[in-house]
Amino acid sequence: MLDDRKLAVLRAVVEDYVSTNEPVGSKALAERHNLGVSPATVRNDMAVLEEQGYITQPHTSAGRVPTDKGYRLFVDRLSQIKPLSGAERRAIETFLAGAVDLDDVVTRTVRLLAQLTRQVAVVQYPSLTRSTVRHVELVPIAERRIMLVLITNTGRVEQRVVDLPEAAGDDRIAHLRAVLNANLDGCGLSRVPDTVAALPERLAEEDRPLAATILSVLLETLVERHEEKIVFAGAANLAGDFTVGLREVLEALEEQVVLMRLLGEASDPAALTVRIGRENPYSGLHGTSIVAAGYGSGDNELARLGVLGPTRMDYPVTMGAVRAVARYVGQILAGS
Amino acid sequence: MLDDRKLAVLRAVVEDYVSTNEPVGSKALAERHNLGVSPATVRNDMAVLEEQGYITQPHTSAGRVPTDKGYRLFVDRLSQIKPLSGAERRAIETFLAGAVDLDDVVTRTVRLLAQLTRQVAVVQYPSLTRSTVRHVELVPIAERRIMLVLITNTGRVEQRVVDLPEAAGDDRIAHLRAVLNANLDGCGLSRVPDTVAALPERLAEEDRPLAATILSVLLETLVERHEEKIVFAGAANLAGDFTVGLREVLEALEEQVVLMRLLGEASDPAALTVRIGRENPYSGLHGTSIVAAGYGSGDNELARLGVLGPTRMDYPVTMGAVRAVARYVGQILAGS
DNA sequence: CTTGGCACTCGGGAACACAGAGTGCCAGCC
DNA sequence: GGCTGGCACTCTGTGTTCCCGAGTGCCAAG
Repeated sequence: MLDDRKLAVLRAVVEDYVSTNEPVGSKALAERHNLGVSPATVRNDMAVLEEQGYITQPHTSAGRVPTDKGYRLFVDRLSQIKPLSGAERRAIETFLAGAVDLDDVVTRTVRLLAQLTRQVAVVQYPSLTRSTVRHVELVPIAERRIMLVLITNTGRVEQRVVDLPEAAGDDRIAHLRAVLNANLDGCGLSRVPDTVAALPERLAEEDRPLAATILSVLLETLVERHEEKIVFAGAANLAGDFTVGLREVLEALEEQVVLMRLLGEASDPAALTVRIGRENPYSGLHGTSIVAAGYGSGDNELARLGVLGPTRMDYPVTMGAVRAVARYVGQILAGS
Repeated sequence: MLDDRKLAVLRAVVEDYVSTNEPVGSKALAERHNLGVSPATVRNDMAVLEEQGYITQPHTSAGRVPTDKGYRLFVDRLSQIKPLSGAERRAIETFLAGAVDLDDVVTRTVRLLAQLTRQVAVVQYPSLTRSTVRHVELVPIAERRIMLVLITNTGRVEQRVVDLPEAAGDDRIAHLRAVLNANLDGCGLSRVPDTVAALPERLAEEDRPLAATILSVLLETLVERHEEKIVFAGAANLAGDFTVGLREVLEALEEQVVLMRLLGEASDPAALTVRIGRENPYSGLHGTSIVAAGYGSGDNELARLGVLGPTRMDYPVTMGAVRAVARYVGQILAGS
């Protein structure tokens, strides 16, 4: 259907259009990429490519522009992910290594990615779902009020104030804390509800109302944060492209739910997900593409990150940056 | 210099320009605001106002537009802060009351403010500087590694992983924790360094190296977070106004330092700060105005919040919204 | 001091022409 | 059969001109 030269033409169209942001014509194309054929031949190929839906012309007698389908073919078969330069790698490494806590890791990552790709970066906080309990802390702060702090193995910390049904001395709190930790330490968060349900039995009769209150707050914490937090940076990079539709894009970026669906779920944790133009679930983002990857410490994927930019982005470079950053973040998280 | 009628004309110019976004002419102005004089008279007044620098015309034979100086006079002397409607108040109250922790309070606040004013909202996290230590927690997570958690009376939680110089059993950690809390509980954060300096003396000789490591991390935490975190929301609201210069504005919003200076420092904690156009410290924001206020629980100001919008914003309404939100957030923080 | 009248200015939109880039197609050539 | 040069055609974008209308500044009269 499409012989090698036609594919080469498509590749050339994509590359030229990405770098110039102007419809590319047969003549310029034949010159710049030494295809070894004349503009007329290129025109014939382009006609075929257009007929098949890979490229299109904004109006008669303008050059051609890739369609979503064209970019898709380019990404799938015509391009190779471009690795970062050594200097860039070292920069990433040192920049991320300076992070002091989880918040800081995420903030630095999202800024780094935005700067590196000159696009909008999106990073999801490491998921609670797959992490395990490292420690539960109960801190008395008033006679009938304590603070519940939950620390996970990914460095995430969740805290809630709990109003107690009765006054509780430090010793009772300490006892509860010990029981909680003995049973929950190392427990996967998804298994916490089951484990918690069995707990009251192991407590003295008089401690149960107290425990029930605390445990219900603990469960709440897990449920509420099940939908994960997502941050973005680099919105300023949108200003260049997108003279229209910018509002929609910015709105989408502030909708956690939309961002969530955007980053998607990994089929293969090591693979990059690329969503091009109308492949996106959200209509306001039909002019944008998303390159996303999962990241995690070790094998299990904790969360996802990616960048969002105009459909006419430099996919090889962007994909290289996303992949590299995802790897480094994973390393950092595993090491801390 | 400026009699009452001229001031009335200025007010009318500001109000009309804000609502229509088009230069306002003498005729339309004389009609819509029943000033009781003819367009010709208004023209004379306008000429004077222009000479004094309160208004200007984009080009000869267009209507007049307020200058920064004009808006300044309007805000200072010609307008009254417009209180929110009862419905709006109730909406704020219920929306903020649903917050579960400090992060949530701040997130909700910034979104609320953005939605309410249809502009960009900016909220600073409650300052560590003025808060006090509620609790310090040391959580063993490995043989030679603990997690240090600092909880303040404003609900803020900071945590750091500490690598220990030597293995330390649970009992030693517990002892240290007890000493720390005994000495730091209720201590203002600004006084922590002094208090900490005196601590080693109260410890047994063999515990000092261990303590020194932990204490230095504790101090680091305070220093690093001295520059406070700031979040914003509602960037999409910029898309309507600002066809040019949008990039600069978005860039400024992602610079914590710029935002910091933008919110400014309170002279009078209860007062609203208004920065108009070129009064702003950052050149990219010369086309914008900022309305900011301090908020806090009780009397002491913990941090600041505000909104940023085009110079031609509705100041009375915006100021009302900012003031109201600041008050409610203060209440929420005091109550939790 | 206010007012109506009047000449003047200037921006923005409509109409128009034109150059240039790019295409599609066709006939000839390898 | 596929490639190529040539050629007529079709657009867009740009520059030009023209004109309308809103709005002004100034002046003389009330």
